[in-house]
Amino acid sequence: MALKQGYSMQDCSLARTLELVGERWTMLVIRDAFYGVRRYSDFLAHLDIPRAVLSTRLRTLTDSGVLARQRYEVSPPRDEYVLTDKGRALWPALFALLMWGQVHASGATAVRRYYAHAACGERLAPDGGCPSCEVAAVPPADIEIHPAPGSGARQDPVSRALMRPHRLLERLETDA
Amino acid sequence: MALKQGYSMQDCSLARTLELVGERWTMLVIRDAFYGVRRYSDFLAHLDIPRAVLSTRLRTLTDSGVLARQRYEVSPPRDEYVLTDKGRALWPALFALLMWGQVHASGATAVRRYYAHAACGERLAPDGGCPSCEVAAVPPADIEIHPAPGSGARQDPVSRALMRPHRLLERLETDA
DNA sequence: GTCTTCAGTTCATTCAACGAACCTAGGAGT
DNA sequence: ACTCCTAGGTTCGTTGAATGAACTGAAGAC
Repeated sequence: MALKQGYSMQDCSLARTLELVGERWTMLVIRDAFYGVRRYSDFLAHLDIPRAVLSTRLRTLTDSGVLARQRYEVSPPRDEYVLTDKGRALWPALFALLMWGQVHASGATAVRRYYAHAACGERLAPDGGCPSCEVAAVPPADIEIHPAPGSGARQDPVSRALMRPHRLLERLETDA
Repeated sequence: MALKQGYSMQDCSLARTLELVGERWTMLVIRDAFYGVRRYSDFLAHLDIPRAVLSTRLRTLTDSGVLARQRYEVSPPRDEYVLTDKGRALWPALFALLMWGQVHASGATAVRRYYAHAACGERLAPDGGCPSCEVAAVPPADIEIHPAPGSGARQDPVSRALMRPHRLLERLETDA
């Protein structure tokens, strides 16, 4: 976000937070990371983000410890970007924004994916808990994302992979 | 945020949400509104935001129904900006970002205000609930914000008013 | 009639976002 | 050996938003 020299209120932790995750595109990158997107070209195709911006965001997020870059193939050498603990801790904030958007900012044609507790299959409550189990805050690793019924608009590999229910944080296989 | 024509993923409700509340400064304006800031000049002094940007943000937020503009004084005519129901529904997302920031993005000198359930005085849990009462999600109107101990750095009227504990959403009196 | 406050608007400058083109490393096919 | 292909970037000219200082206008107050 750092235009000029960033928010001048350097004593405020919200300003610091937004300096990092409040930049344009950053939250969408993080959401895709929760969905299991890990590769540069998958972020690129799914978000339709300028390459230069994606490079900048991935570097900022890895530098600040939200994402980590890991070698997952030796020949040819390929790295992937995965959420760290610090990054996974953003789930409550991301989910809250998601829920607010579904209620207050979705247009007529908006996709409404939904999120279910993998242990019982129940849809998550708006506060991120499971209404049938006694789990107040379901961790992202225990959440399954389900596609919106009847959505087939986008045709990039990530959107196609998300047509099937998928566990959050698990690598999304885009070449099947 | 709308650079060029905004995020191209118009079918996604998170993208729509960020198009509205994800712009630079917007979340800080909304946080101040929860703190009880209502007047143009108070936002201006507390956030140290360029006037033109503040004007644009306030217009966008009122146009989209997050804030409402209300006449609170007839002579001289003065309007104030207050959160609507739609705006107050952003509290879980804002609180989650706040908590993430306090844990993962606060520097050595960062102010750590804290939030307490007004009914019992207990500090809120990181998930926004009250640990002693059985309240899972304390609504903002029942929350008291407490100043960080030993913080006296900023000297604008809003910062001074926040040196005393204060109920969220209640108008902050800045001329006492 | 002048001063002050509040709430803006205007404007030149700076800097990030955009998008297309280019670049590099490492296979794969022939 | 030469060419093609893919993944993951970088470079660069153009567009447009953020910045900060100056200006405007309305309504009391002195």
